[in-house]
Amino acid sequence: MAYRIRDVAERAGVSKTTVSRVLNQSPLVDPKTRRKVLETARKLNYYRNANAQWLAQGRSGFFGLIISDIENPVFPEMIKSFENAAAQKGYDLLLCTTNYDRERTQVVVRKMIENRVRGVAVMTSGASEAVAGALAERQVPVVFLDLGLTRKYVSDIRIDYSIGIIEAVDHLLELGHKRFGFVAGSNARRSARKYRQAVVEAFSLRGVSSPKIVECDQTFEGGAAAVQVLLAQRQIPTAILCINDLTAVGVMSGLRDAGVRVPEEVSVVGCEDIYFSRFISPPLTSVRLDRKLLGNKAFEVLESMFQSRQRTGTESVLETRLIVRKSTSHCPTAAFTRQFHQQPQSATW
Amino acid sequence: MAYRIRDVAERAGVSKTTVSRVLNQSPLVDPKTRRKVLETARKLNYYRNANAQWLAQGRSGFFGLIISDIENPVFPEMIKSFENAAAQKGYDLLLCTTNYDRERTQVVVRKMIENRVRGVAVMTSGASEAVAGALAERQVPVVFLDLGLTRKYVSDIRIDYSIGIIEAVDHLLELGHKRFGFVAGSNARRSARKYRQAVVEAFSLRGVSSPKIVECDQTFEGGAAAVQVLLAQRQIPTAILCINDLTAVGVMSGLRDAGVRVPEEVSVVGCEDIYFSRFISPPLTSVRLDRKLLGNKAFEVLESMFQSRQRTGTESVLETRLIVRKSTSHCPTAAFTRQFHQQPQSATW
DNA sequence: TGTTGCGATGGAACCGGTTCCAGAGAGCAC
DNA sequence: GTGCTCTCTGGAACCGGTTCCATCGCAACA
Repeated sequence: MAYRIRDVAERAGVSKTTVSRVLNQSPLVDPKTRRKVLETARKLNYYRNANAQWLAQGRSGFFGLIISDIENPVFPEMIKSFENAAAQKGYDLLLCTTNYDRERTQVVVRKMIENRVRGVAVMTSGASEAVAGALAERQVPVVFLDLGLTRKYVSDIRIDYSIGIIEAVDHLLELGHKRFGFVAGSNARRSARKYRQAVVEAFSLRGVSSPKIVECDQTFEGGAAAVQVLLAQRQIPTAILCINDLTAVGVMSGLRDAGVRVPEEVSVVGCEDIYFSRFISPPLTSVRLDRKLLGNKAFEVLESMFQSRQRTGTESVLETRLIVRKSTSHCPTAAFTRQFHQQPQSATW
Repeated sequence: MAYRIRDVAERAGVSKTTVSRVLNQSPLVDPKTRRKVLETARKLNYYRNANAQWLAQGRSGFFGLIISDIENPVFPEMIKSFENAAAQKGYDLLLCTTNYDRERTQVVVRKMIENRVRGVAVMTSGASEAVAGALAERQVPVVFLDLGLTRKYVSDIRIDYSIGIIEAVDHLLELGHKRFGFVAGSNARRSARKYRQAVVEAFSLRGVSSPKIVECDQTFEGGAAAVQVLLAQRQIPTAILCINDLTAVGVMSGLRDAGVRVPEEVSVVGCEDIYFSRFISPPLTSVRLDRKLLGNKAFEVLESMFQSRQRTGTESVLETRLIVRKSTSHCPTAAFTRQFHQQPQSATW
């Protein structure tokens, strides 16, 4: 059997109280006593029982993080920075995934409450207000991504895509592009809707006519399929924005299969800037969402809510920036474009 | 304040004991009583306190998973399948990362013990026997990756690279290749050492002379640098095996920069088959390590150790398979090769 | 009628910590 | 020597569950 705090107390010749104080670094202990206790604990190879500790304290040392799918490459970085931020303050990470399943989401929220976490970051964009309600009702501070709502116990981190997108548009305009395409996500997704809106706004802000929009399911295959629609147009775009990097990679693959070179003939811009984007060929220009910052901020927001008396929620904004790599280049000359446009007739797609 | 089991008991007109029985699905309760209790619990919106439950039970509902770096793309899949396997049995995941830090590893192991986890999967290849000792000593079942050791409380999952590698060698031989390169990892890493050994054995098994081996740090940049060494040789290899996919991508990038086409001039084989490998151009042929299976198996091993009376460790083996994609192709004809070999003089690298 | 067996229930101890509050003892001023 | 303050310590209640064991009511049976 493992040693308990009482065992340490007995062998050190002090009370449980004193041992507890030593372990919690209370200043109310004589240095000599402290040394003795620590030595005894070390000698017995004592490990405290987290469950007992947290039961007594009324809450656990966990901060919860709920994500949808850990295989989505945007999450690992976020998890890492969230965990690091928590660890730095002596807290632990309780990670749960929903796998986009409604029922599983319920289970996971329940788990957070049962574990008496100090706060929860819900970083799936599909999270409903019901989740916010369930947690806030139990007085658990929560922070959401783009929920668009703030109240007691509920904070929100808004992602401002517009900056990065405007940078992207300006970048492409500078390169001389005039005809644009946008491979969008489904309007059913809140974040995809927001992104599309930001794209449209950016173009109108610069007085450029809106890009041709094609919707897709935000996967590699979706991107490859979407680009075929764009290629089938009379005037194909010379620059294509994409809802995310994976889609952009699909778009590039579709272009390659159609014999179109990136970036010589068509420029492609992704979004998210996932880790792999820099390694593909050509390295992808992308609207970067700094997940490291996001994870840090999520934790900070939670902790400050937890500390505050009022527990009032806050809204913060996370900006995006364009990362320029090699998938964007000068708009091809007219002659060059014309030459390409003679081909589609015979192409197999 | 949140309701306690006692509140439910009082309102349902029964004792704490009965409520506890109902919540734990004990058969010793009259169906009528059970209904009543469940209804009361629902009405009060009762959530049980996991810390109290686990304190009383002497252990938590967690299974621990220790990995080195969540940003390494081999881990997410593994985490997912481990978590799913655990969830299916009603257990939770306690995920900790070491970030390759020795000290952090200690902290994380301590955390596992303090949380009274039912078992721990240590899926970093850098894990020492000390870790095994610390956990086994506390009677916590542990499963390692390629530790090469098995004892009470300590199981091992051995990865058999040889099958996949032999398949790769056969595949390349069939394609007519005769000169091979191998971009290896550092011998300081256990898994890299094992992999190299398996490669050498595979070649000798097939009676082919050993590949030219170049060591690297297993990164993209490392792969790109390593391939330059191979290209500087008088006879450059027509097929290159790599310690992992990221390195292989670096190798392909290095080849591309040197004007060498993959797979027309040089074939490249990776290892791991990370998610992104299928999306790059050309899609990577790779020795697949099935992480989904690995995560499942790790959990299974832990659970069966936990159930067994003896707690004896077991050794299991996970096989690898070659996944053929587009980065491997027929060995270029002699003429073709010769032509290429006239160039290096003028190349800038 | 008395005894036995069984299903359902509850009282109370227990899990291993934290923390309130009281108190011992030292040091100091008077 | 007394009284006061201050530092350090410990007893005991408490956190919210689980579980051992006793008990009770009732039916079956001798």
